[in-house]
Amino acid sequence: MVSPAEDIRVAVDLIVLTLREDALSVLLVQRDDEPHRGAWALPGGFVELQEDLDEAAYRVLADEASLGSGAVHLEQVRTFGAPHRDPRGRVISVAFMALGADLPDPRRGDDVADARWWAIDELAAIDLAFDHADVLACSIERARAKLEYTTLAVTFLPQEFTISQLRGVYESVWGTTLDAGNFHRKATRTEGFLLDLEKHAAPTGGRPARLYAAGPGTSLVPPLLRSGD
Amino acid sequence: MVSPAEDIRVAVDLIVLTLREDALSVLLVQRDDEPHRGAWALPGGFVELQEDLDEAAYRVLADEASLGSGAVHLEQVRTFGAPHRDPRGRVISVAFMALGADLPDPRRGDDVADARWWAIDELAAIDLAFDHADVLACSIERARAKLEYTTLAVTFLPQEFTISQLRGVYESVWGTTLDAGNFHRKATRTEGFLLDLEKHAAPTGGRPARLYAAGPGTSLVPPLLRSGD
DNA sequence: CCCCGTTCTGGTCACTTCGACTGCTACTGC
DNA sequence: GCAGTAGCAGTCGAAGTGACCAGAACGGGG
Repeated sequence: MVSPAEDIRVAVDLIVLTLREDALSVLLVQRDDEPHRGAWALPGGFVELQEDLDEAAYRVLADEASLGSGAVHLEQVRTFGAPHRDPRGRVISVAFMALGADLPDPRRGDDVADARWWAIDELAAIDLAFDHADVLACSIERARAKLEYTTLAVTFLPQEFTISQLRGVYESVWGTTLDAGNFHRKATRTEGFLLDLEKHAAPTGGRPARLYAAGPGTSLVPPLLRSGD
Repeated sequence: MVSPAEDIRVAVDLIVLTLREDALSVLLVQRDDEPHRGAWALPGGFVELQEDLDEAAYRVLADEASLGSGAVHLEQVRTFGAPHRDPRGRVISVAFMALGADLPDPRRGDDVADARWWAIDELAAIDLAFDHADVLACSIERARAKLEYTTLAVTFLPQEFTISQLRGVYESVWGTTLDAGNFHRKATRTEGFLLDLEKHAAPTGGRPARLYAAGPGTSLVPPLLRSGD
């Protein structure tokens, strides 16, 4: 038995999401210590005394995923604090979602046996450590919902992208297919969503697609609802 | 100078919202201790070691607002953890929003000089303690946004209510006016929003309004956007 | 070089929803 | 009985959406 700590400790857990071969994927680390040794878990770490929550999240992102702050969109999701969620003692964890485009394969960190990307669909088969399955589910639902009424989808793409790629983000994250023409109309006619770069991508077997960058807007009104487009 | 605590402490802060005479109002307590002695603040308290975050919020709600858990809708908003937000040391605070109908005047708690309801509009004039102005603004924006795409508005009303009362919730929280006929159409035709009780309220100088209860649905699709109805 | 498959882009059409507005209904008070 | 008020139903044009179609602009194979 591990004796419980005397005080509450505060941690951040990171849900790093990216698209890998059109599959929504999350970065997991394999634990090298008890508890849950060998199990896969979300990268995380304790908050230091003079550090803001966001800073702690960026630090963990750099330590365990070798990702700089420029590449990702970071956003607080929720705080999880059930008394026995961590058998070592009382740990309250602030979950942060990090979204990025083409994130690299992780370098192996210190306290972890392994680290790699998992497609969301693969995770039904495995048990995550602690309450991380709940944390992950909560974050994915948040990401899916925010695609509806914000321009968050562009954070999954490089600076220059085509409308097909943008549609691909929606299709991959939502697990649906969307009508190309209707999506094109919606994306181009929504003010502030896209910035026309007035050039074209290299053709990929069809008519070359126009290139866009993320526009200044952050909200989509009216929203782009999941129940069909 | 207060010497900083050695560890991070975790608190919950409550944003208790209700409608009082058609004005969105928040419960504030006047601090009786340093720091910020005499300033108005959100009710809050430290999380105990064997207590879930929700439980801590309900406990504070009972202690500082004499409100039982049945009367309110409780929901986590965000966690605030800037290093120097509390001059006593490192305090990370999980903000909870509590919404209820016709909440009673607060009984005076232990550590507070006074406690009372403030209409949101009155607060421009006063300075809240700590970062509570930010916390409050964040919560109010959350509440306003959630009225758009959820059935949250009914939590501001008693079990039986009329459509006019429901419209009043939207108007008070958003600070707008809505067309009565269009709102009626939207509310009655949105599946799961309302449950027709097939009786009528006592007339108030006009045709008696039909009474409704909250329906089983929680989400409003399509949403009821603030930019007019 | 021409046809074909592919992708991008723009368009049509029916349907739904929404805002503005009108009018009827059912009550109170004078 | 009549004005006033509030609830409720309906109409009409504007806007947005889903389903579908057609042309534009490419690569590749015969």
